[in-house]
Amino acid sequence: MALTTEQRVRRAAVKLFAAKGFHGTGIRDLAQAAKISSASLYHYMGTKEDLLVEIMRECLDRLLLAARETLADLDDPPGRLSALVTLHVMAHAAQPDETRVVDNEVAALSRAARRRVVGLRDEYEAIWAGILDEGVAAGVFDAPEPAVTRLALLEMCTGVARWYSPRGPLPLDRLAARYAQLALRMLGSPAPDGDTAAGRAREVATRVWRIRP
Amino acid sequence: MALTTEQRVRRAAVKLFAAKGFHGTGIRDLAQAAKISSASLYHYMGTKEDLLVEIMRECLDRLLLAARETLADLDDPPGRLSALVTLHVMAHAAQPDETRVVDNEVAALSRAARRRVVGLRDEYEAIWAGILDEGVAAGVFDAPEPAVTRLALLEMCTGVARWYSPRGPLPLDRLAARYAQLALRMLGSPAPDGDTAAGRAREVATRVWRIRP
Amino acid sequence: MALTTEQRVRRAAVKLFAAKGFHGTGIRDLAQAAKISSASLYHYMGTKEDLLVEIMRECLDRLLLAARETLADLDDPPGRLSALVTLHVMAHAAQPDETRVVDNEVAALSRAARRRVVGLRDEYEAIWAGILDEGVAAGVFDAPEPAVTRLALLEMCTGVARWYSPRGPLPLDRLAARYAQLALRMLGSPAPDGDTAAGRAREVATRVWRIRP
Amino acid sequence: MALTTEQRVRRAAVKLFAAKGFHGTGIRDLAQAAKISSASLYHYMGTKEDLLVEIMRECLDRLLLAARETLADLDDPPGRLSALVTLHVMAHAAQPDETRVVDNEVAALSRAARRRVVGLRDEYEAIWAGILDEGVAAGVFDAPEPAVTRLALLEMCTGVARWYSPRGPLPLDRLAARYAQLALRMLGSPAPDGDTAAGRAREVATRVWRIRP
DNA sequence: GATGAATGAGACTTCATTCAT
DNA sequence: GATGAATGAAGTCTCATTCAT
Repeated sequence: MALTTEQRVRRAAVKLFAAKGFHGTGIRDLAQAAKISSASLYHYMGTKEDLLVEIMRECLDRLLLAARETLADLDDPPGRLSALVTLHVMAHAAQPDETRVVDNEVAALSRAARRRVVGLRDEYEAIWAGILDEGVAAGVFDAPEPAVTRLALLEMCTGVARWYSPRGPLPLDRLAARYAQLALRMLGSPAPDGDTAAGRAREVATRVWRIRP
Repeated sequence: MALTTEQRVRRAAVKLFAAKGFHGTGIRDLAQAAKISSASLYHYMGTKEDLLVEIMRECLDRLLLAARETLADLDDPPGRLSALVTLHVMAHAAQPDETRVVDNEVAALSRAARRRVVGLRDEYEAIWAGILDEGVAAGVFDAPEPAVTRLALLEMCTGVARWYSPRGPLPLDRLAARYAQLALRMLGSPAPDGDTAAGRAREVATRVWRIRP
Repeated sequence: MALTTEQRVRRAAVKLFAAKGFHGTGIRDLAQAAKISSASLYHYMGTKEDLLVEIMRECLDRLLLAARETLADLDDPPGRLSALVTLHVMAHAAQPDETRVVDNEVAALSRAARRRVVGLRDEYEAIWAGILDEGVAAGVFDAPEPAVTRLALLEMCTGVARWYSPRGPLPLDRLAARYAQLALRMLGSPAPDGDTAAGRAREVATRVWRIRP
Repeated sequence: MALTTEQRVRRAAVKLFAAKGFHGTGIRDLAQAAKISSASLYHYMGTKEDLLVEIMRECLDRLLLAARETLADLDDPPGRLSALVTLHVMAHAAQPDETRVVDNEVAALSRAARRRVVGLRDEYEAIWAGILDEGVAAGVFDAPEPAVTRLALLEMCTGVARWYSPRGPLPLDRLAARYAQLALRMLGSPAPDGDTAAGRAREVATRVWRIRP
């Protein structure tokens, strides 16, 4: 099915912002990639910054909702962590452009927009912090410096968006599983019995980001 | 001692490129930060891109040299990995602006400059790959997908530049030690006996990046 | 009828390039003369150099075509020379700005553009050389050094663009006739019987450069 | 013998102004060609325009003086014309850069400087006009439109500076003789008996412009 | 005598955006 | 819904020139 002009604009923006940065992407680049004139762009967006904000918000919103849904019924910290890592990795591998824009272009936002975006990001990171704290409190995670560990984990997982290619040899679910294993190892936690939690995360991710298996 | 104008220019560039990106930094911003007129900038640099390339090359050169010096006398893979992680983390925490520029602005380079910079980066990453391969071959590292593990490790360690602040609670050497521990855990490798290797790396890093203890 | 903006730009450029030289003409001068903003200029041209190239090419193209058309049915060297001089003089008097730009600003072109423009000019001069050679071979021209004579002739005729003013006392066709006479004298050739050949040239010139009689 | 710095500056200016035009030549180009720093240039000149004026004035002064000296003892119009053409051609072939600067860069002068330079040029052209008038009055020149003929002659002779190369096949004095012949033909005047007048001009030219025979 | 450092002004060009059609 | 035309502001970079050393 053919794409809406609006969708073409959005996708062009995501691709270009990811590849060349917000300031490195001109309105003319966007127009060319979306195959309309640069004046017509303004039927489908507000300012260039509005377009950026929109992209970031949608990306973070979806990630946040997916995380909450995934974790809703999970209780044990290792399982929750495994699920969150799985979800995060799949999200970043499935839409690397969107997530790189979110990660790299925050500085391009005006003060007001930045506040909102950073707020969403902080909400999401609080989930990670919560899981680590629970695990440490429960004695199942060994993390002398939980804040450091959290950041190390997040950077490791987020980094997937910087290198993952769907044309690589490793299927996405196996990649995610590998990352979950690495995460648990970092916390000195044995792998959970089954992969119920991770399985849950895979389901959600597959649906939310329309990953074809 | 007062700074040379050239040094002021360089530092302004590093700070601004890191904070607002290459394309987000104007020549006027640079001039203002270096406290000279924008015309005077051009006594101390070629083009804006030349300045960027210079920054990147020096940063990568130093890292590469430091890594080679550090690893020169080390043999066992766990020690080598511990040393490399220590060095990498200290370098990225000591000069987060420089390393973020290297990591984020490669896309802003022209084709020719990009080739050179990416060449240096690849050389450096080959050192990591070598160590992982040795460890796996020697049976001391458990890494089903060495390439994935390498990338996970690198992203985790490089990420330090994105959040580390010298005003944080954790001294730099302890931070590095924590990361070395995380790295070895990720590879299912017990911590090495003494910390000879890491100590070696700390020495080199302290000297190369003039870290005050 | 009112002029197109594009035409206004072109005419402003011709006038200014002729009067002040390519490098002596600023983009602001052009914009002011064309009565648009300097940013708007760039809807009607590529770079300033593109504009120059365009002017040169069109001028040379027209001259070349007109020369070929004029000479198509002429055989005897004196007649051919008379026609070519007539055409050349009328062209240079009718559009002195264009031709002065062609003559004076070749050095301002980049290498690639220069090659093309000089190619056209050489093609045109080859026509002159051919006529001289024919006349000498036929014994009707006395030109001990044909190359020198050709250059003397060309400079003499091209020079018209440097001083001719339509407000002068001599009608254009009489000026051209005078030049044809001078040219034939230089070659020791008696004036041709009628002025069929020159008449032919006058027709073509009048049409091509829209000269009002 | 080595050149004075001042001479190097002057020659660099002449060469560059001729090749790239006054506005196309930067102060840095001049400095580089003269092998000094651009700041040092200002020990040897006033402004860039002063340098241009100096070059033009000296060139025109010398030409004017040489013409007056040459014509001092000559009486018959054909001889005078032959001498003047010879002188003019030799001057333009001997120092093509200087004369091209005089011819092409008048528009680059400020109003005051332009007045002076054009004054000199007019003085010189008046000499040509005088000779033509005398010849026509004496019935030895056939020039229905003396003004047109004068301009045609001048453009033809001046044009030498635009193409002459000392590496060409024709010795300078033979070139000049050829031009004198062309000029007289244009005026319907038979070649003068001996070449006394032209010989006189050759002497003067050889001395004034230091032409090696 | 020579120059590195410095700069205000201005070079050409592109920017994001608006608006009449 | 679409766009050619238009522009003020800003982009990077070079200009001719001065001056302290």
